[in-house]
Amino acid sequence: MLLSQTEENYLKAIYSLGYANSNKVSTTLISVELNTKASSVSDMIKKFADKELVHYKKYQGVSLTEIGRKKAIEIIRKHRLWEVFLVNKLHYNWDEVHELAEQLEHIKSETLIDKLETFLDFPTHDPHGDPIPDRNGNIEYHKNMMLSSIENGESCVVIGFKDASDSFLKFLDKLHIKLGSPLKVLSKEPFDNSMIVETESGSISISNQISKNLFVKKI
Amino acid sequence: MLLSQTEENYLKAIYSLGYANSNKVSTTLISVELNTKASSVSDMIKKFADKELVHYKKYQGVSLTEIGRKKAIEIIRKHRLWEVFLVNKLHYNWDEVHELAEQLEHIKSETLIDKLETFLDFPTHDPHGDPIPDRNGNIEYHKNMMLSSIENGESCVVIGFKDASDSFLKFLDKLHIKLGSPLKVLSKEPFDNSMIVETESGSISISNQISKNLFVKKI
DNA sequence: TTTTATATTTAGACTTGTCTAAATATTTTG
DNA sequence: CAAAATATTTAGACAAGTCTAAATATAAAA
Ligand SMILES: [Mn+2]
Ligand SMILES: [Mn+2]
Ligand SMILES: [Mn+2]
Ligand SMILES: [Mn+2]
Repeated sequence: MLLSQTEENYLKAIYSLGYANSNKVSTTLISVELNTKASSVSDMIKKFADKELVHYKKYQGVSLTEIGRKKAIEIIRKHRLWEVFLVNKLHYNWDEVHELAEQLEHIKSETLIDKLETFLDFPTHDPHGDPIPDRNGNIEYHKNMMLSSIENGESCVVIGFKDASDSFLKFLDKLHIKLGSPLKVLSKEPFDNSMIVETESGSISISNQISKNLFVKKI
Repeated sequence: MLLSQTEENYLKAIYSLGYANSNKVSTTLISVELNTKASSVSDMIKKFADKELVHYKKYQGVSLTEIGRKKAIEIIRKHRLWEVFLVNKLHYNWDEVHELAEQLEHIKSETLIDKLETFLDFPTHDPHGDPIPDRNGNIEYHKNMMLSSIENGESCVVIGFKDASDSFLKFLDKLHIKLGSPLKVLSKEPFDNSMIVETESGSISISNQISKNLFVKKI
């Protein structure tokens, strides 16, 4: 089934909102996410129900069907691989690529994104630390979330290290950060993407280089 | 002025049709090129006249204004650079990239295409031998046309070599091809993009590798 | 449990781009 | 040149996606 760009954006919104809100998503929430009106969302949802992309009972919100979820993940896969391309190959800064990826994610092709993935050498995460779904739609959930993608005020616990080099781990040692360490993001600095983090042994500044390499789980 | 994908496709069609037909393009010609109806073209042309993208007098056909021409060349630049990317970096075959480039040429960004051009190391021609306009909209016309882009039955004369290596020129020597040699394309083989070419000293088969490196001028 | 506030859906209208059918202009031909 | 053929434009309709305003359902408050 071939979807329009608009439809793809709706699907993606329902997916990511549902992800944070245990699946059931309200009309208003979607309309806020997509900068549109609730009435427009209502119309689109009816179309989606007909196409069996969502489960929908009037006034009860929507959730994606398996088909809808698959499609949403495909778009997210494209979005994130394009972001890697823009940062790693074209040398964009990580904070400049999102809007461009919003366009590129809608390019239709059976082969393009897999070739791009090969060209990029099968990255596992995008420049913001978010996991890239594989070609079968498998995506690692919270497990592989990066500290860099944690929002202001949110708490998490360290569950792994992406860069497992000696020097990196030694450095973490100095900061008293190890597997199981609870962290709370107190602020984020847009200029260099560093963050102030509260640890068990006090508040410290953490560079983006570090936060991109720390697997965490929200708590 | 921000143009829709549809508008960009119309502009590109008017540009390339006008190029072959000394600028004045008819409604019907455009409708054939874009697989649409003459009435739809009429509607769009009126919009273009309002936006000062075309010169238009009812029933007299259209030609691009300087603004329209600039915009058309921008899109062609994007199309051809994306084609180079797809072939050189993602290893698509040169005959697989056109439809994808038709999508990618519409990605909107102030910076993307220049960064892509740098990444590709400033290619001068796309995989089909067509010249790539520079960032200022300058495009080398017939002058830098490649033998590979000459159509069946057309005649041309050699005006330069892209790959000026010794071995390449020695090889051309053997074929009795040199600056000023007249050539006529007798047939093209889709399988390996080779062509049969009539030279002053007989008909020979020329590989795509060769034809992509011969600058020619139509006669 | 009523009443009130909020959320959601429906109705009707608008825009972009398309189409068919009809009207009008241009070109070709006798 | 006048008639016929062809090309172009206009008129009116339709689909996708959006909006405002009104109707209806759900949730919150009294
Ligand atoms: Mn993004
Ligand atoms: Mn991202
Ligand atoms: Mn092309
Ligand atoms: Mn090309």
